[in-house]
Amino acid sequence: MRLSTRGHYGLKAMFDLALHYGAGPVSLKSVAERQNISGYYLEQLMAALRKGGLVKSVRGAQGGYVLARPPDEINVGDVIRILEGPIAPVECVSELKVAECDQADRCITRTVWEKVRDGIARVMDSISLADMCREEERCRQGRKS
Amino acid sequence: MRLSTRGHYGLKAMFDLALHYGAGPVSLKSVAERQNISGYYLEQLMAALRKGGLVKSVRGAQGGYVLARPPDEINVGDVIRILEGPIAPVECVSELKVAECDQADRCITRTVWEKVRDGIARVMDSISLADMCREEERCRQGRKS
DNA sequence: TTAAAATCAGAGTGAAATAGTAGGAATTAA
DNA sequence: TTAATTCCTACTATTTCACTCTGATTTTAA
Repeated sequence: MRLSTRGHYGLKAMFDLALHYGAGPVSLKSVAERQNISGYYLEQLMAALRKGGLVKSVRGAQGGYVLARPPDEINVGDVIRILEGPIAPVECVSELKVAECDQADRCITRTVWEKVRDGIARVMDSISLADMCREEERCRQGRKS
Repeated sequence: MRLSTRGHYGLKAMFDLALHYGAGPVSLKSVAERQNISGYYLEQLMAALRKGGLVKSVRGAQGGYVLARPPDEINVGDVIRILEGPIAPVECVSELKVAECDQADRCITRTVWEKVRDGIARVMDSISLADMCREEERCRQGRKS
């Protein structure tokens, strides 16, 4: 029941972009350094996020990446679905394709996984990058006082 | 965000044992055939479930496995934790060990994964094998009428 | 007593996924 | 023109996954 590093690193990177939202493009290199991720690897993740429409890129010197939409219009579920694929604890209850099932578990264990899937989706879809930024701010305040 | 076949097959097997609860030991071979799982592979899963205290084994001819507790005292979370380990979308929020985190995501992405973890656990811990048996019965009724 | 039916234990294996690493082309600001 | 940057594609070492197999032990039943 683990996310791969794609989702893990990808959300860190998107959160980093959200913290810099409105201040121009952020270079991949700086994100990688702040978040302690391999730059080469992060390139692949950013390519996926760009193709998925969550970030826009600015090429050339002083270029970088910016969120394609404001932070309150991007939630964790969006990021995870692009980097890890549809949410599905087991293949036969994937959010996308309705896969075939052999008769025995058509009814029962399948409904369990559907509930797990929906539980995961509900949490992920209820947290936006803006929520995360607000929480960061709250934490920063806490440390300061 | 996938379960491995250990959890997938393991729950099927436990559900099978629950359906036969009270009727003596059920052989691994018969479970494997009904649930369409490799017998060799299922042996490993049953060994883990036995060591985890969820099933008891009866050796020798006419032997097999029985649930160690009634179906309403075993829930999906129990099965999954034994076969897949502690619930943890990322390592640093495992239900067991409190792992170290580098400073950057100490506060924020970490809390996201904690919420996801708790969402998964809440669903899994709220469904017992007895619930599944009741649902099976309901389905069977539906098909009959 | 013996044969068959089971669990128990542990080792081996091929394929796939994971987590990077790398090189070079294209683009753009200064 | 040069340096900074994204873009694209291929490569690779390691680990995990999903079995597969062999043989030992235990127990029932004929």
